[in-house]
Amino acid sequence: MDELDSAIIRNLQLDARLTNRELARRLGVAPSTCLERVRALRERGVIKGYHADVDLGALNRPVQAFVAARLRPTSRVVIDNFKAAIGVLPEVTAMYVVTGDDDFLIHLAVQDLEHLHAFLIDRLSQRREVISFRSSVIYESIRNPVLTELPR
Amino acid sequence: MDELDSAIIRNLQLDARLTNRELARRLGVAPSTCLERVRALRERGVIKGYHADVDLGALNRPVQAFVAARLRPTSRVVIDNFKAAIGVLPEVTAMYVVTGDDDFLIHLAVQDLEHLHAFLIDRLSQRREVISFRSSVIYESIRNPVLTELPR
DNA sequence: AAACGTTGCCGAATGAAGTTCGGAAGAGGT
DNA sequence: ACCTCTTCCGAACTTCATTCGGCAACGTTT
Repeated sequence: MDELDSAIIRNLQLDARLTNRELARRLGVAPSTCLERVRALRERGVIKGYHADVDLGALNRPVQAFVAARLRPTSRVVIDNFKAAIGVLPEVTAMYVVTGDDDFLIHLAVQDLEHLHAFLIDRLSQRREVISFRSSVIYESIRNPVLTELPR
Repeated sequence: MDELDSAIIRNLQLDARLTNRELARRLGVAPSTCLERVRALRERGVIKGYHADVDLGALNRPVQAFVAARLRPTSRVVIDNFKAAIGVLPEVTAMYVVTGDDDFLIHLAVQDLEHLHAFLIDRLSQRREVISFRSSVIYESIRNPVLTELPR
């Protein structure tokens, strides 16, 4: 993980479809060198994959929300079952197991508020291990590229 | 937005570096057709970009957390200033303006718990508009590909 | 200090992929 | 039945990915 690797990651985070030649040109190295570096980053798992960023609004899913849920009991089997059951639902785009007041944070993308409500009462309330939940509709999302190295 | 477009999006969400030829082969269309479809999806903004998925642990940022913050007053200028100030910090990977008890949800990736604490007291507490915040360390993240069409 | 092995980088060659474009085929409208 | 607009295709052309042998720099050993 030297400066060259960091630069590769920075560039591919912003545009994963950069051609290897263009990437090499920007970094001032030969394409073959660049290719080898990228391959090594993938094999080491530093780069986990490449994903298209899709506009959820264009896919008729303009309403996004976070739902924080509390489970009881907080046992492994309950956590794993909940994870498996909720994680496969198409409305769910991401899940996080967290510390704090809540046990789960669920990111949703749905057609409208009605479908959000339906999800909450049909999918969450229905499960007996869910003892409470709070939902927050997302007004705006801001994503920040990871610059690899943190100062200090 | 027909079935072909949906299939393109599904595939590029899972692997944005699929070759156009391979993508065309999977969909059973000519490469030129596929290329035109992908270009149209980009121009229409359905595909917003392509991003490498980086392992934050490999970048020495193994600790992730969500921080929910409340601001006062909830005026446009306060919101915008906070957004601009916090959004540029390298620890921040994403921000969400939300409804509910909290006004902001901030996703962080830092070296360790000590740096998380430092961020909270140096960056958040310090700001007078932040009247309270709660932090949740992330144990596990699960991402779900967006399947485009929701049932029903 | 010299010899050795290791590692990373380069550049050329080959094969594969991206890209363009003219024409054909189908759908919808008149 | 004709026209038009759109979509798709396949061939030609350009650009790119990928491999591989060699070279240079570095660290290690003797």
